[in-house]
Amino acid sequence: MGVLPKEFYERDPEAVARDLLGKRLVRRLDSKALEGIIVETEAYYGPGDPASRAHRGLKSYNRLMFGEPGRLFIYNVHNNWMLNIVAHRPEDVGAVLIRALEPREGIEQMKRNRPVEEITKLTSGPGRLTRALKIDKSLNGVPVTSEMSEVHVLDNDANFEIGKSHRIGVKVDLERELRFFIKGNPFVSK
DNA sequence: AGGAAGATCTACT
DNA sequence: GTAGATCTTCCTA
Repeated sequence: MGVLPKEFYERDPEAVARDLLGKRLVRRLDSKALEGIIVETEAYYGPGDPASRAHRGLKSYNRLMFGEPGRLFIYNVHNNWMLNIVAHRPEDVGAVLIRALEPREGIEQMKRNRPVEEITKLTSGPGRLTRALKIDKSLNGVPVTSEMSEVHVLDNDANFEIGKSHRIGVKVDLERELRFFIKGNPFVSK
C-alpha cells in the first residue's frame, strides 16, 4: 500500500475524484503524521466549467490547474483554505477538491488545531479539514506523489458504496453530478 | 481601494 | 433546519 503515483492523477478529474475515496491522506507535521480517510471529493474542470477556478482561462492564481498533475492546489475562500489535487489528462485542465476526511491518526493534534465538541465536525468540510491538518497556501504546488512530501496520499483497500450529487455551494453548476462521497459515512459534510 | 469567493458558525424560527 | 453575519485573502480596477 504505497503512495499513489503521478499516473493516478493523469486521468479525467471525475475518475480521480471517485478513486480518491477511501484513500489515506497523510499530512507530515514535525515527526508526527496526521492522517484521515478521504470520504468526500468534487471534480473541477477547465475553462468549460463555470464553477472552476480555471473558468476564466489561464491566470496567475489558477496556473497550477493547467500544470503537472499530482500537485497541491490551494486557495482561500471566506477565510478557509481549500485543498485540491491537480488532476487531468495531458494537455488538459482540472483538479479534485478534498471536501471531507474521516480522522485516523493524530486526532488529538487535530483537535488542538481545531477545537470541536463532536468528532464528526473535526474534518467534515473543506475549510474544516485544512484547519485540522494545518494546511495553508504555503503548501501550494507541493507534489503529493512522494512519501517524503508533507502531504501525500496512500493507496488503501476499502469496500464501500459511492454516492454522488451536484457540487456544493456552486452558483452555476454543470449538468453532470461531480460530487462523490462514501455512502453512510458520518464524516461526509452536510 | 473595493469586492467576490467551491465556507462556517451562530442564533434564531 | 435555515437564514444571515462574518471570518480573510487575493484578484481587478
